[in-house]
Amino acid sequence: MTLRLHDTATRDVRDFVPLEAGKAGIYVCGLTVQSEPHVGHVRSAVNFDVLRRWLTASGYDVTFIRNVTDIDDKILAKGEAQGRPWFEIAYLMGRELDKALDAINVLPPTYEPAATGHVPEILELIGQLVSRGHAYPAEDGSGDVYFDVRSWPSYGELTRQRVEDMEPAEDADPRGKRDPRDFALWKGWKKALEPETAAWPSPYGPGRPGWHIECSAMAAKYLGPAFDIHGGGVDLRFPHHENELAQSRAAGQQFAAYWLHNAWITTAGEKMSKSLGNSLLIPEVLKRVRGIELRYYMVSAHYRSHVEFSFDALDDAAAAFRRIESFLERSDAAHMAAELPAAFVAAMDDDLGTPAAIAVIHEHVRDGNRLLAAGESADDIASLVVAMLDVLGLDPGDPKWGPSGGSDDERLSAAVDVLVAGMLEERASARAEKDWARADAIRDRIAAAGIAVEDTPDGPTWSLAEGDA
RNA sequence: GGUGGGUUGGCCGAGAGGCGAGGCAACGGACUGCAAAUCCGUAUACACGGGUUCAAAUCCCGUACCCACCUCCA
Repeated sequence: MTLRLHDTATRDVRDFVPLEAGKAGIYVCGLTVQSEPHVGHVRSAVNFDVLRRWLTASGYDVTFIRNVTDIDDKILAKGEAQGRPWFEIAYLMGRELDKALDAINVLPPTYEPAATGHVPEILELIGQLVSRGHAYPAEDGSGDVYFDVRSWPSYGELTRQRVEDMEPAEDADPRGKRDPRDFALWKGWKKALEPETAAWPSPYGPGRPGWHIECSAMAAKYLGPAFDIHGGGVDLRFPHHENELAQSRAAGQQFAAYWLHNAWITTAGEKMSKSLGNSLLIPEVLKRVRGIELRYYMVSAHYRSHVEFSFDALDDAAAAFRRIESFLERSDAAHMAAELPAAFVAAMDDDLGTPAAIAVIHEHVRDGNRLLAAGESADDIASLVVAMLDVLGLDPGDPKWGPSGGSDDERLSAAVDVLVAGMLEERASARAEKDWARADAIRDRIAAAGIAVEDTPDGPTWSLAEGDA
């Protein structure tokens, strides 16, 4: 069986055939670094991280590009409002994003190009479009350059819309456009409103890149005029991806062969982009569950399914993940490169069917627990479980999740271990004397400290209790 | 107005013509001094109305409700 992916352009699931055998080039639209990342922002990153890991696990040599939009109206406005340079905002928010993605084990992209670092490439692409008659400098001398939508007959092909049916944006600035639907490739510097640092010289006067053109230019630079997969959130289908496609094709490039779009995470049916307070910012959510549990929550839904975020559902997901984890703790994964179970491979090959893939993991966990209950070794099954989790970026044994050596966490844990071990010895002697009251009193004291005790054939063990640990 | 998607059990969440994905929660049993963990078992579903079919959660038609996008939101 081969990998099949849902392509927005053809609206069906079809076999993935790479342009070059054994290789896969992916371009994913990253974030505009204008605010702190929340749960919604990182879903896209997790989804495409899973795609990348699966392609890699399937033997592809993957080049994965995720851009950073580090200049736009909002970043400039924020800088203005805070009295700080816009690039300081972009840099700081970029670092916050890196931290958030690292906390949920999203691998760094092969390259992570930023818009401001590619002004020459962008201007070259704009120049091509102008000379081919698909773009024009604004006729009002504003310094803007627009893509001429009417000059490109297949405009709208990605989202199957006809230009005539599109509502002209109410907030669109009509100055100097031939058609209200024409979009900006280059934005002329507004001297009175924008800092000089936000303007680059160009044949059309000083200005800065428009949003859509940066992706076209950077995709071509790092992946070439034709590449395999272009990804992003559903909201980007139009206008962003439609515009990218039009620009790149109008410039004579083949562009992406497959278009993948992930669905939203919403709360109370609303998009998260609105101001919903801070509770959904990644650092806040990570006070409630661990990064690996948040990742499990995201991976347990299919990437094209809309997810209604709730803390209850998040807690459930965390509980489900702990079941897998506790099985692994009670067995010994050999950590050899075990061959993945066929059902897992089939699930992943079917348009990244992570829910079915996770069901396969749970079935293995149950089988493994059954063996353990019968006093047999479940190590082989544990190895398979680890191998499957690893593909999803969910291996608890991955050093990336663990506390770094010599950290406070580790020392604290060692200290607690000494104290709890002493108490458990006392309890053991109480139990030996069948003094249940004293035994339970000791266990209650330990529990009151937020520590759960579990009796096993090899003696009692302790771990931090769920919830308020 | 145009385009795309959705409605599955107490909850989350798969599936896409015939065997109840999986998890969380619940209940019963095993194990345990009692628990916890684990195992075994149980119940509760496919928005509504028609139609096609031997057979529909799945296909078709209609209805209701919900969501997204329509020019700088993942």
